[in-house]
Amino acid sequence: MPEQAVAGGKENSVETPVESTRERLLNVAEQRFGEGGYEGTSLRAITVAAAANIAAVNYHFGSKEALLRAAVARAMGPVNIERRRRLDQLEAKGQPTPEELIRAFIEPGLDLVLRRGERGAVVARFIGRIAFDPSQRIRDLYAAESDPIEARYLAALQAALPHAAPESVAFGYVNMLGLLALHQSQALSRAPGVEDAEDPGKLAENLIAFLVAAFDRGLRA
Amino acid sequence: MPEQAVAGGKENSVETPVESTRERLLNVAEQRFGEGGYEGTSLRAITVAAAANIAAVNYHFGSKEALLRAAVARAMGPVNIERRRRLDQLEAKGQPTPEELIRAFIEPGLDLVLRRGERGAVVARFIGRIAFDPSQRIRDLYAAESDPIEARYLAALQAALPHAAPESVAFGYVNMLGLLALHQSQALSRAPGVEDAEDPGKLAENLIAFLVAAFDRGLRA
DNA sequence: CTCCTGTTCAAACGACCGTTTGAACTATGC
DNA sequence: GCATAGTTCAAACGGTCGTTTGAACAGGAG
Repeated sequence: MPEQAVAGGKENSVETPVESTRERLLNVAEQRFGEGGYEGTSLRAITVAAAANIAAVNYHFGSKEALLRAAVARAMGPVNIERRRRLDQLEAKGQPTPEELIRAFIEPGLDLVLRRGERGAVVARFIGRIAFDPSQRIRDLYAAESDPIEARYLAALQAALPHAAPESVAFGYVNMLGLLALHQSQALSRAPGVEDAEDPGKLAENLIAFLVAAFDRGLRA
Repeated sequence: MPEQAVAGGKENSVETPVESTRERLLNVAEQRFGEGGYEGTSLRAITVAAAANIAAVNYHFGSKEALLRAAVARAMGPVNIERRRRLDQLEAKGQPTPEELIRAFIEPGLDLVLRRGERGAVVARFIGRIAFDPSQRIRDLYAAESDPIEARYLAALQAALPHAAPESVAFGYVNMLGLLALHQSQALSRAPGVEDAEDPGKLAENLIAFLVAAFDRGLRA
């Protein structure tokens, strides 16, 4: 039973990088799960689009759910690292402001993932979709990949907002998680009279300003 | 081909109201679709729980999607009516404030539906879940049942916030729609250190205060 | 060359999906 | 009584689901 396929073998050369079957499956899974959700996407649809055999999923990952877990882990890895780095950096130089914390949380979710071409939008939609999937099981699966660092942000926000009750800060915090996921999944993009997706940077600024105002003045004492 | 079953026959008497097959199907569909989403819920699971035959779905509604549409229409009907009534009332007595508009929109979504016992929570979760279902098709189906009145609220908010750019108000507006749906679906309820569902009235007040602050000071000029 | 490990493949597994069928049942009107 | 329209039922339809199987293929090591 091979645990890992060709680990650090040949790095993508200058030539067109030949993706492994495993990588192609992860890429297509990201795209399809992000479009149709977990239940609404079949393994056959994924393997056909990835030019792979059905059995390849169970060979490389073990099951449909394990494929999803691997895709979530790959997508969230860089985001978690960046969030941790920025939080460490903020806390190293004293008490961060709410805006600094909100920015350090939102930007890795929108920038890292919405920037850099078409691929980033696919990853963002995938993450946003899975984070609030209808199935409790899938939501738990996602939470397991992002909870640790997120809990640190909640604590930091509570410390930065001493005038607000901790449970009120927690209320604002889950609102932030939800709004970020909805914007990542682009579920709010094609609403009446809105063109957010124009510039991910502008979207991030709008969302941050929206949240900062709500945190600063919209929470119970 | 009967278009409608026993229309205005015998209203629920004082005795235990005997629900028709059609009503039982709608009730169970509300519950199950709200728990597992549209794709994640089978007609067989619904009909078994409703003590009905599989064929009853196609007899009474025509298809799985038509069952969903009927359930959405039944659930959103009173909410839409109440929202329209309150908006009419506000506009009749002059220019409403942003808070009045937000309250008139949020409260029918949380109160009408989260109040009155266990049943209300089921309806709320159903609506919140379907409104942001992974499938575009399902989201469109929902939008068709609630768009008309919602569009009026957007226009009223833009008029009430003349200092903010119309597209910024629209941005805040979709954020309001998203946050309301997430709280309705209770997807934000079991987060770290939060116990919102304690009192739906308090949840409504918290959410309204959060949104009012964001609308008043978190939008671009 | 032979072995061996990793990978891909066509084909099939049983289970479940939404939908349809046609007969059986119910209750009212004549 | 009989006819009729509305409703329920068991059973089956073809199709798709996630998963499994066992053989075939690749290529480096001995």
